[in-house]
Amino acid sequence: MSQKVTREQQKQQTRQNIINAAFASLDATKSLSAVSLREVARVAGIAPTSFYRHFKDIDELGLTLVDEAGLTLRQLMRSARRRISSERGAISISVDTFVEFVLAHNNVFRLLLREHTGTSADFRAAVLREIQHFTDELTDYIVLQEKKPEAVAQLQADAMVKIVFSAGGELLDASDVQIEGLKERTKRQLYMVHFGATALMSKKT
Amino acid sequence: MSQKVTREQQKQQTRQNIINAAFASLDATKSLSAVSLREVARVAGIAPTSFYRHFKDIDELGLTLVDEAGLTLRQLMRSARRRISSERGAISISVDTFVEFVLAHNNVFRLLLREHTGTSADFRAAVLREIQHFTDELTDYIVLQEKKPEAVAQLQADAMVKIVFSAGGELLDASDVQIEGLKERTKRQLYMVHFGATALMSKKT
DNA sequence: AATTTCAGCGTACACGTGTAAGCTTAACAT
DNA sequence: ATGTTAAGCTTACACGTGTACGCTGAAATT
Repeated sequence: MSQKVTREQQKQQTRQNIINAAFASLDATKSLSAVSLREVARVAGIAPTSFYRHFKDIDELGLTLVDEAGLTLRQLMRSARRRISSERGAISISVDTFVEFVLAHNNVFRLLLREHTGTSADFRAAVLREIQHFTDELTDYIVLQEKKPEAVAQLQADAMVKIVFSAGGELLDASDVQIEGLKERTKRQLYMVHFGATALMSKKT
Repeated sequence: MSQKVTREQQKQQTRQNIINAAFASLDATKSLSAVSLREVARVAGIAPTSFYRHFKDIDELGLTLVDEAGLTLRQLMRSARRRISSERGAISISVDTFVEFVLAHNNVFRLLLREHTGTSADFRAAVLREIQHFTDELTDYIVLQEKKPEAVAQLQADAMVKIVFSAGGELLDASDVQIEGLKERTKRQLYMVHFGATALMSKKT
């Protein structure tokens, strides 16, 4: 029945267990820097000292988590773009998709949001990189779809991402009834930015 | 020469020492929840156990700090409004003033930014209240100066505050040369929101 | 002058932390 | 078959933490 388990497979398995344990420990009341090696080890089912067989630091684990979170974020982009083919407005669909994402992976998003303003410069830089990817992809989309010059598209994308991520933060503490209002509000604000960018473009060029 | 020092005065003095010590401990690498009672007491020059004569918790101290930070934030609003009487655009002046504020009181702003997405729901709520004050004042200003309906002004103000606070976060990690670019970028984004809100208004009503 | 109040102190405790040192044991290479 | 490698374990240590308890001494009250 059961396959023979190679040493390498086992190691990867344990490594994944550690990562999962870390994500599990990251609820609303715990930041990355507050997660202790011992707690992660406990949840992962290994001895505290065995942790070092997989990561040099708790910080190294942290960076790994941020990378994984960034991966999830890019999945969000892809799934939003896949849905956009329909007749509804791109903004409306994107916001809906984003909200679904935040609610579904709320501790992943919380991680990004927290460490974005967190205490570790390395983590801040790592999160910033992921957000930058996000912004860049949006910029490309705007250049292509709205035929705007790169410079304007960058400003617009950056503003939009800032608004959306801020709204995501509010989302994490919002009750069900507040969520709908927040979505509507965010959509209108994105429309504002969209209009404004268009206006700015025709004035400048 | 020296006045007689009443007990109450002495107590207030010590309380202020604690608060100052806490702010001093809050550099780039330390969040509110990471500040230990013992460390604060050490910096304030009192015994760890004496801390309890002034605050029930470390959390109570934290809320006090957020309140003080909010106070400083309101000073910012006032000084921006005072400067706006001149001929330059309100947006440009406001951004300049805000940047000066963040650079001058960088650990105060860091506190607000960090705890805005921090691990304590109480702190998050407290910061949100302060930001809401800020947004409300800006809303009033927009209603008065730009003759926009309350609903649109609210959306505009909220979007602007989100953009400005996000930019403030980037500012904390920015080098001197980056700061100028960041200011310019932020101003243009605020213009975008301004234009967009105006456009949205004439379409809807 | 006698009494009460209370800010601040020193001591003490249990607890969680990171991590060093060395052992066990099963997968691997030879 | 034999020797090597390395994931994981147990034990152990020093350190920082929050906070309970009781004392001191000076300011405040009577």
